[in-house]
Amino acid sequence: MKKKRISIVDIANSLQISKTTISFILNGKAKEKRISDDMVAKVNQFIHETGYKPSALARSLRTGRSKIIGFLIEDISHPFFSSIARLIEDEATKNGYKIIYASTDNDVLKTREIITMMRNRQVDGYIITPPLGIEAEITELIGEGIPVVVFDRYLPGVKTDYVIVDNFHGTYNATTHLVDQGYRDVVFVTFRSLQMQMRDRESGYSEAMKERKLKPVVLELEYNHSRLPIMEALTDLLPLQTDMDAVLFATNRIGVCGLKVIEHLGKNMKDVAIASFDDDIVYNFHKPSVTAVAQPIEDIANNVISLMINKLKKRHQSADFQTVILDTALKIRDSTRAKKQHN
Amino acid sequence: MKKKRISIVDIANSLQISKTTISFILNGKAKEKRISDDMVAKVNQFIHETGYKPSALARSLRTGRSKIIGFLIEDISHPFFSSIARLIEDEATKNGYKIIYASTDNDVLKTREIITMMRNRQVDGYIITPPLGIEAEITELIGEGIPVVVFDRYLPGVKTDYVIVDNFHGTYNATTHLVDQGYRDVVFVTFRSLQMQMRDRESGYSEAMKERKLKPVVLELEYNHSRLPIMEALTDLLPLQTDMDAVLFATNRIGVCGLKVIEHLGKNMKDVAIASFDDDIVYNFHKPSVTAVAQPIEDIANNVISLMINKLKKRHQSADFQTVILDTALKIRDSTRAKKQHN
DNA sequence: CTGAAAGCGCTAACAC
DNA sequence: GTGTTAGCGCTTTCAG
Repeated sequence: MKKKRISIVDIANSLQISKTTISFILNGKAKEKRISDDMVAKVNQFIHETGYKPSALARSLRTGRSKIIGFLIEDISHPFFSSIARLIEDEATKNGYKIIYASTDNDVLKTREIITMMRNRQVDGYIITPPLGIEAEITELIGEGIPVVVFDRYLPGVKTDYVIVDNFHGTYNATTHLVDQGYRDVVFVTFRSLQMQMRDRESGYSEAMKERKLKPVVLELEYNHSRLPIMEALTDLLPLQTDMDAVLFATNRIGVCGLKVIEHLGKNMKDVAIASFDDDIVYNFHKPSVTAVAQPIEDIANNVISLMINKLKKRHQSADFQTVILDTALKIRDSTRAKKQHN
Repeated sequence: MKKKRISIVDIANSLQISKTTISFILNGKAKEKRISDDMVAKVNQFIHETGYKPSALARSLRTGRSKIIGFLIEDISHPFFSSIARLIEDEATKNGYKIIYASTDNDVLKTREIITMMRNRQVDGYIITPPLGIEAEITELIGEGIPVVVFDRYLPGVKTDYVIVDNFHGTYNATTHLVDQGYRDVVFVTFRSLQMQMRDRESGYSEAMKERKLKPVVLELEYNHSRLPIMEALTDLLPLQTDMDAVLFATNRIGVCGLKVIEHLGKNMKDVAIASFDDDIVYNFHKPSVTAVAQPIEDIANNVISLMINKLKKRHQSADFQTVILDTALKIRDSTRAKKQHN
């Protein structure tokens, strides 16, 4: 039952012509190679009738280009990344590319393996949120002229194209806002991480606090991509912050867990103001709605993919890299209303 | 700078042996082919030193297997699908497979194109939420012995492996629950769709209503994957349902939009009970929290991927197909408290 | 204008 | 035990 896939040779035989000619026609080089219109018509007709499609695999082997983009992100199930996945996919498809994704969990070993696998598949370009420690591999890719676009975070010392947001001013503004609303003991809750985006968020918070002569208090959780461990950690740590009158979460993953925990902890937390980096639909629906630093997801995706497509198009890699830094937007909601004054 | 990729021939030359031997060692056929341990050691050492990795591309061309699974879903940015994407990815990776995803938007033409592209890339198996009208293509794939696992919905007349949930009883139970709580004018809000999962949800609702001698009222929206159009449609339609005392949303996408709209519409909607198919984290956080029919995401993913891996492993496709129907769970929350009796 | 042929890197039947 | 060799299906240089 398995009808053999029809190949370019079959066409050549059936039509009694050379496969070279067919290949030229297939690749739109008909007039460049000055092939007769009759021939072109005949071949096209045959292709149409038989439903012949060239094997992308064989083509890739020959040309060294796979028309596949590797998308390496922390976790595809995270809405931030899956939203970007969708936007990137659409644009890639328009340009004839497909996407292979892989979740890294910010694990260097895993990421290294993924890159190796993708290189074996001749992936044409890499869009990646790199974990720390992967600098060498990234540099190597770039050194070999393979297009790489890094986003979400910055890799100090690695020259490549970047699309990031201004994390520092994101938390800086959020913190300033909290202080302006009358809060003094603002606690910053984050993952223990050396990733630049996390460090910048922390710096933004700390700077803002110091400028206002307030003492920064940072709570660090172990990174974990599922909710339960985060909630447990928060349940342990938050009650210890007896003076806290406001909390700023470094990511929406932590923040959403934090909301639940604060709700469970009950009355002591009633008047704690809440803000979070990374907007989330939950923040909209929570009562009170939660103030958040929103990342411009579409802008990020558009910049990432257009940078990538551009690099893919030009055959010779230019040595100048672009860094795109996008602004965040502080969405002020009910959770950071001006502090009630107690006597 | 571009150091040429080292190939199996290079090794053969360097070591003055045949590439066959290397290939055998590479593919773990060393003892089967009774290759001397010395040889094996020498080759492994060389491979290790040079960091040689076989080209997956060339291998695929030769073997006809790409070790890639195609994942065709409605929309990767939808949490339901991206969660499954993650679970499937992990299991696929363990078995040496990678995933290429593509969003279909339930569009037949688009899906057809995607399948064609993937076939040209020799994708080994397809995991797919098929749009209506794609039956022929699916049947063709199966006819050629290519593993296909369909999930989320059922394709009448197509014999293949399925992983679906019991949509009918999901809405049936939710509706019954609403009626038991004292609601009479339960309105069902859905997308206009002939997809089986949507029809089953509607049937479950209608049946439950009829059994209780109540009149089913179904509101159909045009399918759309972004929120704004859905909210606009709801803003137009919901106020017309003057008798409505409860609403059951057919998907969480509609439901989440519905919550916002109901909130905006304000006081008239105050006492309307709300339930939704597809649980969503927002439902947890909304005040009141929203009753939902939860799909067992992990179960779905596990069944899908293990079905796929099994089919991929056995060389000859057996003709018997499995259908896995999973139960949903009704999460009863505050939005469906017993109806207050007015005089 | 069209064709012959080399080769991308690998696998596996067949030889020795 | 190990080597020879014929492809997998396509692109592209070089001839004519």
